[in-house]
Amino acid sequence: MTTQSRKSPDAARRSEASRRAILTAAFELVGEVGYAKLSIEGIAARAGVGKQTIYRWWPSKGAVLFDAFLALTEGQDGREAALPDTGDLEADLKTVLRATADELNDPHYDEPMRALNTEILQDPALAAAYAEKLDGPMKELKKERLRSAQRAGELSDDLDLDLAVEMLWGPLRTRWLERGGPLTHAYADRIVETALNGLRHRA
Amino acid sequence: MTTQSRKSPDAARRSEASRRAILTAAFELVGEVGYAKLSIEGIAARAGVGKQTIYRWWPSKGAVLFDAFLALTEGQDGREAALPDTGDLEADLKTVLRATADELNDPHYDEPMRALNTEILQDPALAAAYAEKLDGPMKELKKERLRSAQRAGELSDDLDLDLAVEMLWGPLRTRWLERGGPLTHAYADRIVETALNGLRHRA
Amino acid sequence: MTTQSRKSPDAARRSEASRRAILTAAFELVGEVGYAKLSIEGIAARAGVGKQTIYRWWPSKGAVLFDAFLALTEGQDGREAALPDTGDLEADLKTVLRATADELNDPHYDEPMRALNTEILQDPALAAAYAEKLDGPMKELKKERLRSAQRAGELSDDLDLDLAVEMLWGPLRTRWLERGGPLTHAYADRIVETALNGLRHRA
Amino acid sequence: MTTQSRKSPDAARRSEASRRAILTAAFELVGEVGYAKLSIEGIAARAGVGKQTIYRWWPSKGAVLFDAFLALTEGQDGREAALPDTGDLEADLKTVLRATADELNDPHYDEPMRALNTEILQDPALAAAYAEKLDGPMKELKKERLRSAQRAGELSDDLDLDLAVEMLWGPLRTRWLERGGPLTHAYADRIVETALNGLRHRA
DNA sequence: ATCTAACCGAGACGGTACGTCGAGTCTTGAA
DNA sequence: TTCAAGACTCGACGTACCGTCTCGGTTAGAT
Repeated sequence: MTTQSRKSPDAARRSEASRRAILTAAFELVGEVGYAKLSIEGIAARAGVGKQTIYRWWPSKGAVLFDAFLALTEGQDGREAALPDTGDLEADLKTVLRATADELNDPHYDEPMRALNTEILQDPALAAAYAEKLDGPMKELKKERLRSAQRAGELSDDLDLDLAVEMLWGPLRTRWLERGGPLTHAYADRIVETALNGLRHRA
Repeated sequence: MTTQSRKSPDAARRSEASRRAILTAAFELVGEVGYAKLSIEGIAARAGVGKQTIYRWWPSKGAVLFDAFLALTEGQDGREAALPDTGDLEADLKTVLRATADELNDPHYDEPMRALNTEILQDPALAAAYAEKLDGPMKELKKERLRSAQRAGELSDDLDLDLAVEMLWGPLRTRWLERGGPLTHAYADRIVETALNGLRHRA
Repeated sequence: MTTQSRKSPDAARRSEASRRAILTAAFELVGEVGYAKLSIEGIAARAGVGKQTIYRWWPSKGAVLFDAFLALTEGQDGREAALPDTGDLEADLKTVLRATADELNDPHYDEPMRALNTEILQDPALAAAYAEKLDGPMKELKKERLRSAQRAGELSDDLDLDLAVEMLWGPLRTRWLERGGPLTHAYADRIVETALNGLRHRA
Repeated sequence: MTTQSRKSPDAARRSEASRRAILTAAFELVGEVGYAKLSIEGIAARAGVGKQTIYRWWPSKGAVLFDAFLALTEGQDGREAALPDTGDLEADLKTVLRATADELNDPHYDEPMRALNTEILQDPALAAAYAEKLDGPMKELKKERLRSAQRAGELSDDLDLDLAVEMLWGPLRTRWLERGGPLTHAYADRIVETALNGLRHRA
């Protein structure tokens, strides 16, 4: 977020130490006590920081959480990652979806991620920021892999790539959100097969 | 919900008028002030009811909201509805998905539904109740239509129907949750076509 | 004070235990930490009471303090006290003024009384309440003794009794407020003599 | 005040413009918002000055206010004033007390003066400074007039002049502090008469 | 004529307390 | 026993100021 507050504090004088302490505290706390019991007051206390320092730089609890996630991904930065591309689309997609399933199963990420999704649900501004800063880059990688498959003739040229990505990763995400069942590798594989081949019966 | 409280109040003496007033007030309020500002106190005041009457019969804010939704669907009850089945699966699915899109676009349902989803995200018990009482019956109707298509040879016999339903309705729901774009009829149609035919290019 | 709050809480349901705990805590705290550092939060914590319970019944810190004093004097109630009247006005007044000086010298009363005066200085409503409930009864006793002296021919009939009281007790009070010097019995005696005889030289 | 701070700032480099701006701002603000809502931040903002500049030169809010009053009286300085001395003590005292009453009635001085008195009540150091710098010189003038009356045989030689001053000006000041009634010329006159003649009845 | 140490405006910082809201519990009196 | 009403303790909210602490930028006075 790092949205400009109405009084426009002087970002040049901002304390980097406090910023980091706040993001770390927020991320840890949401994992420990859950999102519902996460409070600005608690974050400030854990971070050893005045509440005002949080209110000065973030408009809401959700914005802090969002920046905490951003800070995490920034740690992985500079790598300009790409999805695996062995030439076998189906195999590659299975590899990636299995990894996604594993990540979602990691209890370390479950509660914070769930918390972030809760906020996104309620806050359009946060949803937009999420789409742009966190989900966007990853989605671009996915689409790039699909584009590569289009060039290789595996996927049709007029495919809606956004929709394709949604159809591949959506079921996993939905099952996670709604706790609709276990996120197994077998499930990941079945999604890939079903999406690629379509629902329709073929003779 | 109507979960049993630990003191197990005597349901026989329960005031039906208060129950209805509470559910109505909850549904209206969540639409007016949003989920974040919805409070038990506010519901009680609007319903002209003591707070204790709410705490006596419901374990949480989310449970009240959930029952409010249940009450809505019960109003439509007794009809044993089914999805349209003209013999043309693709056309039927488009019809239904367009209707779903329209419903999600209805501002009257947007905020309450979003609120319910927020709670479900955080509360596994509520998620289970939602899956069983609200989403379940509708999902069964969808799967029934697909089963009919299997019988007609339009869909393969070994298709995972749950996954199929997710693949058809998931994108619409995800786009709505994340406010990822307009929910148009054209989008609904494209989902159906893509899901049925699969992503893979065919010669 | 016990001023009516705007929401007019139901005094019948008021917790007497909380009320007493609050007044006691306020009185003790002001003696321990001084008026400047006296806080509603501190009073609530010491009294084992929610802040809201204070805000519900009192409009300000000063009003609590005032009621704390009222409660003290009510403890001495039922006695219908009167000032000593031996027939010798000068001796009686010296007795009473010496007692007043002793009281002001008592460190137990100094800080709370000073605190109350601070509030009175700033708050006209509180000043009026003080004049009526705390200072008034005592002043009436003083005037009654002077009236008795008028009847005995010791004081002239057209004397302004309010002014007389002020002239007798004022110097003591002012010296105390301004810390203008020690409040000795000798000083008390000199006040009485000077006030009774007047400043003017007599042949 | 101008009390030495522990870091002993270099008074030679002190900005006179800032000092004046601070004192002016403090005096104006206390008149506008009242003493309770007077804040160092507010003064600094109004004066266009950094907070540190206030903390560097004054130890407390009260000290600033005190200096603001000092600055006012310094404006009237260099004249070596004296109270009127026509030879008629009673008339002269009535003149001066009427003037005092008028001053206390001036709303322009009421709030600031009340604020200063509030601080004096709580802060012994400030009380001493007040007694020495502000009240002292004026009291000396009053005592000088009384001494002149002693020489003229109007007042007895063994009169306690401090007590006499207190007895004359005290009632006015007390009535003002406690808002005990209107400060009229008639009241001023009655004080003088009562104090001079004493309370005692004379045949 | 520069150097340099202080003051200066500005304002971020860790804190304390404010006065308010709502949570969930408890008590009272009427039905 | 349920209900409306609402007082209670408690915890968090978001704000206002506290007094301390840099940060650059002036602005002397001593070199």
